[in-house]
Amino acid sequence: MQTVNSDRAYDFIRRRILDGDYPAGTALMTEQLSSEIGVSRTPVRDALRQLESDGLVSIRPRLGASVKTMDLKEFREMCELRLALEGHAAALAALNRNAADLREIQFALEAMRSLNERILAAKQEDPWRRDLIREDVRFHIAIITAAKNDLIKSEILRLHLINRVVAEKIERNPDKRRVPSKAETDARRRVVFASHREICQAIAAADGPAAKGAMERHIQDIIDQSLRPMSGGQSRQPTRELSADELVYSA
Amino acid sequence: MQTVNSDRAYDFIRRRILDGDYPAGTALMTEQLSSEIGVSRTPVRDALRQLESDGLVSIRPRLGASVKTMDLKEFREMCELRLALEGHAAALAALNRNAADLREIQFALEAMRSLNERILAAKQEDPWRRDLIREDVRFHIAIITAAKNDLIKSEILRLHLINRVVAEKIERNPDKRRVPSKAETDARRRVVFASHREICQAIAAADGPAAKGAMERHIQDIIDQSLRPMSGGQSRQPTRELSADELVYSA
DNA sequence: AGAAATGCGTGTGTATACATAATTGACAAG
DNA sequence: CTTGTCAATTATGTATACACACGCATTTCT
Repeated sequence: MQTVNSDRAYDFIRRRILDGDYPAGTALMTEQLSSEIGVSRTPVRDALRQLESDGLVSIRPRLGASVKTMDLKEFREMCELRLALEGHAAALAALNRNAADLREIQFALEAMRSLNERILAAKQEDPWRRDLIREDVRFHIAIITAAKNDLIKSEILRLHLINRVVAEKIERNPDKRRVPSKAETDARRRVVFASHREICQAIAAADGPAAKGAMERHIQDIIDQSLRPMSGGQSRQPTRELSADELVYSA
Repeated sequence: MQTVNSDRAYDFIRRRILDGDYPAGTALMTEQLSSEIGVSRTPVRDALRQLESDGLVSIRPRLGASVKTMDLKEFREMCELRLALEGHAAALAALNRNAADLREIQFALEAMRSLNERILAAKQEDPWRRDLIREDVRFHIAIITAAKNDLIKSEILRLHLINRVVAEKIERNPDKRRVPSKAETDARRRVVFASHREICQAIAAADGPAAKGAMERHIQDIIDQSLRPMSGGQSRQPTRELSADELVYSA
């Protein structure tokens, strides 16, 4: 980000992407954007390159920029990376947290619990979805903040944003996801909350390995959930040894 | 990277940085670079932004670009990140490796062993330093390749490059590092090799946790070594709880 | 004489004009 | 009806010109 104009362009496009106004795959043309934002193409180009390094945009030479999309392989790899980072962050949080950090984590946990009860009493989950996501994010942010490593924190947040943009539109089979029933979402939230509580307790006990293990299971669970409706549903399938014949195709 | 001109600028500057021609902190002025490379300022700017996202260059608005430098805090955080990533990569390698991957890893280990013996017989380590680094890198690359996750692989390689550029010039106290004796470097290489062998064995046994643990200890050891001559030598000191008074300063 | 203010030079940020590569459409041939 | 080629359009990449901010040195005022 440079002076005010590159910033304006960057903020504008980024906001549009994160708000879903530009869904994954949308072509981002510099001319159109520059006239829409009210600056010239140069700062727009700068902004797009910045967004590319954020992982939200992909730029191919002579083909222009577009909102990032991923195939299943890329998505899995990103999830795996997130698993590694958040797991490690949880371990660090258990070691490096101070009292204030712990309070913040416990507060986020409690907020989720009470929200959970309110949703249980409601007829459907959907109206609360936004709050649910916000509280979940709050919990995760509290932990990676307690880890006291700004670099890891920013990397994780970056992955979260990419995930948010890209997750909707992973190349999937004949889109056969169905809307889950209230009972299913209730059960799902219970599982998530139990994971959060387990993580929180491990961090409170300053037990690094336990925190890491709990967080890794939690993230893996999230990954499984978001990958289930897609092609090749099962994840984390231990890759078996490739035979010589199969190796031919692996080039 | 865009078409040929941005590429030319990117490759040129990147090479100069990695070769040490532009040490950490060097100011990178667009005009000078553009005339030197033979393109205009625009692709140079693009290249610099790309390098910034690689973490090799930092750009401050109106102040221009310079080769990335780090203070001790930033460096520690990067090392911690590398620890998390390489540890996880080792675990993945233990699970996902195929026979060819394992051969490559064992080959790299063997190459290091024989190189080690040659150096033991030599009078000083220094002439072999470049080979030593190359073999070490080969070993690490073999592992992160076997992990079968291109995203994690590229992240780790990125960190390695940043480390290479930045490590020379971390803000250190009255530069009191001394040249280690031959006996010391011999002992050091023995330790490194033992770590590598342990990692290799764990991966051969398809033991993920063992591979991760061994790799984490190995990286931690490397970090300790590179941080020892610097200010606040000890790393990984479990942060104790901050008192209320101390918290005032933590803002 | 010391400190503050001001003018100048350098370099970045921005806009725009030009060249070139890619896409789209039509048209012709099989 | 399909396919392949060609041209026109469109958007990108690059170069360059202009404007402004920052640093520095000289000047000026107290």
